[in-house]
Amino acid sequence: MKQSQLFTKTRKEAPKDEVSKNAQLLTQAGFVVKEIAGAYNYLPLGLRVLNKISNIIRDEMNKAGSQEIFMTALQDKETWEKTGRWSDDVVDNWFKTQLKNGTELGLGFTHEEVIAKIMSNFVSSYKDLPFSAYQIQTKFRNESRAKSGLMRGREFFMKDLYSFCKDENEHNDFYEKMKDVYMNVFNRLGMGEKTYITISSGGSFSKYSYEFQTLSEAGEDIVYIVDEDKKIAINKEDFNDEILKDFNLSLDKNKLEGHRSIEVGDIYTLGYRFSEAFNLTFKDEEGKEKPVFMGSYGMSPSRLMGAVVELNSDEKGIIWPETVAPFKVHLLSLGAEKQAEEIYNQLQENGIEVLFDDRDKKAGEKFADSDLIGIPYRVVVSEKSLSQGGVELKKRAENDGKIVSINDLVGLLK
RNA sequence: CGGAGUGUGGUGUAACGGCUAACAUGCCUGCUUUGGGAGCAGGUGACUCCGGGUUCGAAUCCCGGCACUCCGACCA
Repeated sequence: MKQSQLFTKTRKEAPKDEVSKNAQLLTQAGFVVKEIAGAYNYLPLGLRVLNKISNIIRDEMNKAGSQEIFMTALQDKETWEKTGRWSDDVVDNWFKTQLKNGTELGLGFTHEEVIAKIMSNFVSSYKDLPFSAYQIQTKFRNESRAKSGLMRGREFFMKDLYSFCKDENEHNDFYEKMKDVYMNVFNRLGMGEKTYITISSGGSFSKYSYEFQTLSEAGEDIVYIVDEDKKIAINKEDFNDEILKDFNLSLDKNKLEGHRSIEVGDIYTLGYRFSEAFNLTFKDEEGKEKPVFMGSYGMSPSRLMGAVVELNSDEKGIIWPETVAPFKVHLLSLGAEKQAEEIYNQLQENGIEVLFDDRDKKAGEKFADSDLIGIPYRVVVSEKSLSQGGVELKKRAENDGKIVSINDLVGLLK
């Protein structure tokens, strides 16, 4: 894409109404613009990143054999009354609205009820199990306090996956497998090293669940690292004698150091609660009717986008990992329009995603914008570089570039 | 939901209760310039968040809203 065609512009200064690093940088560089507290508009660069993150998640879920669906945001009150979760006393972060005739509706904050109801149409035999389905969709939660830029919103993007098994054993196999699937995603996002599978209390569904916590000062949680090699931690909130006993851990709380962390995913064992409420049952080998054993698995692409920025920046701007960068290459033309245009075409023809800064701007401004936007590779074409034998190739994460010949460029970037 | 802070051109800031609300940046014109937001000249752009009140006079003080940010509570 040619930058002269990109309608967004960078700002010289960070917005005054944001403090979190992710919101500041993403706004300053023109990736997002805030609509209300906790809800952001995604602009061309921002949407490209969000889609890349979503696609990595999608790819890993598909590889795990899950099937993608897309459920409604509008929710039927009757459905949620079956599990008692329509009540504001039980779930206090509903956004509710109504039809013109007065019928109450909710905006979905999760989809256990909906998917259990859907699946009851299709599951009837043990032969139908196990399987899982997921969606990537906008969720609405009436948070009493939105904060931390993209990381805790009222309207946000969520991947939610639901598993359906014959019994607890079969579920446990899938549940364990999902831990690896989740870690694959975090590895591909470049945050695997800092991400820990974190034991936490299970919410209202089961005794324990797992969160995935990524170490960062920008996080809301505090975790204790239990096993560095296996990437196991315990959430400080849930640290107690019972949990130590149940997980067979001998730890001295006084010797543990707390680390701030961002919750980047969570997986729950749901059991029979939803299948029973929606009559989601199957006939086993002996013809006996049994409820399906369910699990749910959450992960938010928009929060991950914020987390990636929190983890990857310097004083000049964002430093995107290659896997999620809006473009792979930022091509800057400094008074060498013709040659730059040729290189641009050549890169495009080779399927390399390139943002071409063809604007009539000073070198300093182009460099500053390039650093702020944070595309992994910068290619500068100028009289100077051409006289030295080619173009300058520099990684955003590194200080020094090198001159490479135009003929070698595609090979180096492919 | 409790507490605190902030609200002024597009953006970032300034202005004792008192002149036509200032400066920088952006944007537009022209010239100049082309490896780190360069320079010169001219121009554009604000019911000072909203509604009341005090006052001869309010961006400024008072009251009530609203919005945003932060701390805390909450977070299937």
